[in-house]
Amino acid sequence: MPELPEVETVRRGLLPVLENQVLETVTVRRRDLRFPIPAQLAKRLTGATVAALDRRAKYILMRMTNGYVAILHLGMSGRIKIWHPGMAGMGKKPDLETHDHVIFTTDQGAMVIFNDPRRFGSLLLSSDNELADHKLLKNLGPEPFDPAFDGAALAARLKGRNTSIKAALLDQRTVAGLGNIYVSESLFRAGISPKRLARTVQGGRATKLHQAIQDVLTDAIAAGGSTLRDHRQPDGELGYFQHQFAVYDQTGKACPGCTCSIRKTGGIKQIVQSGRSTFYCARMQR
DNA sequence: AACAAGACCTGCATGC
DNA sequence: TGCATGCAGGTCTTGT
Repeated sequence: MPELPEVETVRRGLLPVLENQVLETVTVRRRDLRFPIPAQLAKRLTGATVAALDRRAKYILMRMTNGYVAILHLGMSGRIKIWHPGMAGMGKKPDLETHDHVIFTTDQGAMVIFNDPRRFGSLLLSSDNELADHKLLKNLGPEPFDPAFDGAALAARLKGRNTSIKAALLDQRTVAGLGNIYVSESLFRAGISPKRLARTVQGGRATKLHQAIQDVLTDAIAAGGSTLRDHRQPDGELGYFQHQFAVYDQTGKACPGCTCSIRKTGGIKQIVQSGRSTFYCARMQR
């Protein structure tokens, strides 16, 4: 489900509820997610204060004042639900649902629920010291908004890559945070075919792609992410970026950039690359 | 070393 | 209505 914009939306929603708050209880109802939730996680977090909520790629990092860091990934279907006493229109605590795997409560009476039907998500524990070397984090590429990540840096990471640009961008070592939606959307905005060999995206093409990635992610975050089925902002609100998709899930529809008739262009095409659907306009993307 | 395919899960839409 | 099939915002692990 969630790519960088959805994860960032969740992080921002959690900030007012968790930052500088004490975790009063941490209840693990089901441990067997993508990786087993560590047995000592609840004990380490209970009674501790949340110092900061950061994001790295598609991971939310909950940094505690006691030096521990919880690493949360939402997988394909993960959601965060928030409830607190002052919420408009919500009187009493919500009933727990089938796939509510972890429940946090704060000393202010708020509830944060991690729900994940497919259980591809994960919740792991690290310490500040070991975080950078954590196996899930150590191989990640640059953050898309890192000032050091520019067109030249992207080109350097694509150099010599003998795979499609689509596959290279899905690879989190190239740049962190893109997934199936935003790769298709970024390549459309950059005018680059998803089938193009990654190593041929250099120079001006790489500059354009870098800009497209930043623009797409910025627009998507501003819209609260994309809701296809699972994603919700933590307050329950939907994301809205799906209404701005140019190509993703738009198979057969008119390309928003093509002025000539759809009969001539054939509209948005859908192909499969590395086992995932790719959407693009064959006329505008080369 | 680099790349592609397989594996892990549940839920939903579709078609017979 | 019931059942089989295919597909879904990810990525680690295995095989070539």
